[in-house]
Parts: sequence; C-alpha cells; structure tokens
Amino acid sequence: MGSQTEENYLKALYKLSDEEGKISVSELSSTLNVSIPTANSMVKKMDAHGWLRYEKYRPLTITPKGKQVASMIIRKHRLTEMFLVEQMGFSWESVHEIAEQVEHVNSEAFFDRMDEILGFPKFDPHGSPIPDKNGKTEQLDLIKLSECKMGEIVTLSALSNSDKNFLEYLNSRSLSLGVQLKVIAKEAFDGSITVSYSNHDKEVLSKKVCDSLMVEKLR
Amino acid sequence: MGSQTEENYLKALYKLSDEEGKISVSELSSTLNVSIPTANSMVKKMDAHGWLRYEKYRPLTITPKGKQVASMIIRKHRLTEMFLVEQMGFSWESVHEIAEQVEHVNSEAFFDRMDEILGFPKFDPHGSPIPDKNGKTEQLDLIKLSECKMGEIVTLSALSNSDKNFLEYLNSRSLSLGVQLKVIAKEAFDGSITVSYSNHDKEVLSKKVCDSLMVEKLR
DNA sequence: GTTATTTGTTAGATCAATCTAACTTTATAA
DNA sequence: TTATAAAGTTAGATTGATCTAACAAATAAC
Ligand SMILES: [Mn+2]
Ligand SMILES: [Mn+2]
Ligand SMILES: [Mn+2]
Ligand SMILES: [Mn+2]
Repeated sequence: MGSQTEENYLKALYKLSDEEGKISVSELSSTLNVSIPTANSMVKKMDAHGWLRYEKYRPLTITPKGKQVASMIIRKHRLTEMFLVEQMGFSWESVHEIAEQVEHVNSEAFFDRMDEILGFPKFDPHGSPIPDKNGKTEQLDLIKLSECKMGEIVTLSALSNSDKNFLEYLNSRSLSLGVQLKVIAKEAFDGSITVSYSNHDKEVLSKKVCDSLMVEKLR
Repeated sequence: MGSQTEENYLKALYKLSDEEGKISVSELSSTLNVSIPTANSMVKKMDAHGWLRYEKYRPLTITPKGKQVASMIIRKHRLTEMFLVEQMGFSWESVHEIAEQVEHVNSEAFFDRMDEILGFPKFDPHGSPIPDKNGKTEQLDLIKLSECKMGEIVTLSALSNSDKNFLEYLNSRSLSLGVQLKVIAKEAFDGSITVSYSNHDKEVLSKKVCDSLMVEKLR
C-alpha cells in the first residue's frame, strides 16, 4: 500500500479518469486542494508505484494496477459508509467524512467483516457501486433524471454528487434512494423538471439537481 | 489534536507514567521502537503542546492536559476493541491491531455512537477500563492472581498484558474474563499456581502468567 | 572520588509532503 | 503565425518524523 496521502491521490485520479478519461495534473491538484507542483511531484511517485503512466507534458493515464488498487480503497470507503448507515444509524450526509478516514485502515478482516455483516451489499448509501474483493462492481443502467421525458416513471437509484448540502436538500424534500418519481412537467427554458412522488405531488427540481439524480427506468 | 505519531507517543507516555510514575526518554524510545534522539525531539514537541513537562536531563512528567488528551485516545482505542468484539464478532486477540489504527479517527460522533450501541461499557475486551467522555474510569479493586493464597476463589477480571501470544495461550486453556478460579495449590519454589475452573480441575499456571491475570476476590 | 557506563543532547542528513517563485512547454486567441 | 495565456516543470525552502555520529551529563562501579 501507499501512504494515506498517496491513497487519496489515487482515488482522485481514479474518479477523474472515470469521468474524463484523460487527467491533467492541474485537475488533480485542484481536486485535492494542493498546488500544481505538489501534485506534479506526487504524480511521479504514483508512476513509480505503477499506478499511472507519466510522461512530461502529457495527460496522465491510470494503469490497470492503479485501477485495481483504487477500487480496493473505494471498496473500503463505501463499505464503511454503508456500515455507518445500516449498522450504526448514521444519516447518509454524515458518513463521508468518517469514511474518508476509515478507508485507510489496513485490515482486510475489518472490511470483510463489515461486508459480511451487511450481507455483501452491491451499493453504498448514495447508490454508488461497492467493488467486491476482486474489484468488480455491478453496473446498473442509470440515466440522469434531467434526460427523462415527460410522463416517465423512474426509480431514484443513485446520486452523481454526494455533497452534504445536496444531501440535505434531498432530505428536505424527502427524496431518498428507491423513491419512484413521475415526471409531470419539463421546462424547456431552464431544464427544470416537476416530479411527483410519495406524498409530494408537485415538486420542482432544477436542472442542476436533476443532473445529479441517477434514475432507473421502470419496465 | 496532534498527528497520529504524536498521539501514539502520548499514549505510550501515559501508560508508562501510570506504571512507573517517572518516564525516561529511553523508555519512550524503546516502547515506540524509535531511536533515542527521535524520542528526544518528539518530547520537545509534546512539551510545546503542554502534554508533558520537559527539562534537560530530567525525567519526564505528564501534565493533567496530557492525561486528558491521552485518555480520550485510549477511550477511542478501547471502545473500538469492544465494538469489534461485541458487534463485529472479532476475537479478543485480533482487535488490538485494528484499534491501533481506528483510534486516530477524528470523529466524536463515531465513537460516541459505538459507546451508545455497546451500552456505555466500562471495560474493554481485556478488562481495561474505558474512559468516559470526561476521561473518568471505573476503578476495580484487582490483584494479581500471583498474589492470591491457597484456597481463595477469585474472578478473572482483567489482563495486565494483552499480547497476542498471551491471549492465544489463554484461549488454549479456555481462560476468559469472568471465569471463577480456585487456587488449589501454590508452589513456593517457582511461584506457579494450580487452579481449577469450569471443567478444568487442575491447570498449572506459571508465575509469569499469574502476574498478568488480574482477579477480583469474591466476598 | 575517579573512572566507566548508561542516558540524554546536539548536529547534520534523509525522506515525505507541502509551498512559492521562476522558467518552459503547450494551447489559445488575435 | 506570432503573441498571450494556461498548464506543467524545476529549483529551492519548510515542516514532520526519522536516522547515525559525536558529544555531554548523570549514574553506577570500583
Ligand atoms: Mn463517500
Ligand atoms: Mn481518505
Ligand atoms: Mn489494545
Ligand atoms: Mn495508534
């Protein structure tokens, strides 16, 4: 394993490469709130670990090994979040900070035991997939709520943003994973969508919100 | 808070001062497996934190503030051990290493929740007292089994040594906390004691073992 | 009460992780 | 296509945690 610092860099690298494919040093630096030279020097260490390929002035590419190591850290993070919510009664907006620390604990048994107690969950409290011991995840066929058409009925299955503020916003609207949403109006003007669900029959959600809500079409 | 490193130093300092009163730099260094100069320089930082009083060439003394901070780390360590055993099914010999890492997690809520789930336990799986949120611990009136007289009946209540090897030795003899022991013989020669308990009716325990078994006299 | 041993201190080096300042390369815009 | 801006690199400094080597003080042995 690397240090906690290196693990955090690798995780950021992994997420960026998942979203964007190619990663720049500056993206990494801003994600981690460090200076560009700091990220630059760390990138060289990660190259030495075989986690990414680094060539001067070229975009960074994560290696299969890097992906493997990253997925094990993400596994620990997401199992922790799930454990905190399911076994310890924490709310979904308060678990990330704790998991950010616990994910660095070096003990297979600890996380495997969490996994077992939780019944080998496939998704974390925010709907993100939990890699299994081999790094494999279950891929659902999700789309953004913002891409749904009027009249569609969908299940809220994951969030592509799990910021505390956003989670608290969702709480305030009683929006949680598993809720069935019906698109009852869509504003071409600003991309906002009006949905009905549970005992909310006319909730207007902004484009920004709808972009972060990942839903599954009912069939 | 200090760094993880500093926290580990403080814990060592606390334990040594509990056992010996005065602490030397070399004891600290050997406890932590670092060189004497390393411990020496760290001691100056701890002095700067107000955790101990340092004067050149004089023994170290922990301050009330140092004790307070130390007891909060020990609280986190012992709650974690208890949680691992009681809630996650770990055995008492496998929890220390994990707790050694988890104790550095910075989250009151995390440990308070453990505490609550466990029902505010007063002792950890090895019988060591768990400090409450104010650093207070319950003090039992324990003596070493090696100090018991023939014929006495006592309850095994704590261990003054929790090394893995020792715990595995105890497992092999079905010795666990709460077991009632009757001293049926005592060898003046080597200090070994023969005890009977549960369905063991003649178990010989060496002086070394008996020194690590803390028992409570029945009354 | 000297001498020898142990213990403690200082100095100086190294490595990880960080920064700022200066410079270079690549990308963008005029 | 050259000028400007953005991104990336290098150099050099800092801080925390560690080491070894050299020296000083305190303690123990004789
Ligand atoms: Mn998270
Ligand atoms: Mn982290
Ligand atoms: Mn322990
Ligand atoms: Mn520790």
